[in-house]
Amino acid sequence: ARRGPVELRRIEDRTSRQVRFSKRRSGLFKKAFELGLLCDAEVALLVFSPAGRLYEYASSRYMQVKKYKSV
Amino acid sequence: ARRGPVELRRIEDRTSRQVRFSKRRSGLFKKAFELGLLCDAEVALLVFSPAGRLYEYASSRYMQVKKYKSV
DNA sequence: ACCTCTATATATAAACA
DNA sequence: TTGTTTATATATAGAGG
Repeated sequence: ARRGPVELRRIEDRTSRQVRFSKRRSGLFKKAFELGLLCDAEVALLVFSPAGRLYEYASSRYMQVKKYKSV
Repeated sequence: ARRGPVELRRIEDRTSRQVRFSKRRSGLFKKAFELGLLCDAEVALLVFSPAGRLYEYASSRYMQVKKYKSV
């Protein structure tokens, strides 16, 4: 239901930003999982939401990561 | 040009797997970048290709990661 | 590995619940 | 925050170079 391409800049409205974060996050994690499965790749993904919540994925235990430095 | 949905299992043909890895990898990194930009999130992404080559992205230096253990 | 093409699958913005 | 719906944007499989 959008008319043009997505503008590539920070979403100002807080509620819209959080909703779009949730939706794009799930899409990103799905793609990460599929890349590992389809292509036999190892993947690690860490995401902090604007609210500071951590989401993570590792395709195997060898891909577990440690955050280098706290924000 | 494909007729049905993508089969969610490892691609057996080595050449096809590598080609699809390259394409999906670039898509995944693009999505990771956009999530950070649009939604003000912090993102770290590490991918090892089937050939053992490393690709990485961090939305900021605070999201740099160290691999925990070698494959 | 990486580009072009293009038909089709998939993601997703917006509105709403 | 998660889900539904739907119109549209975007990703991508497969073929070819």
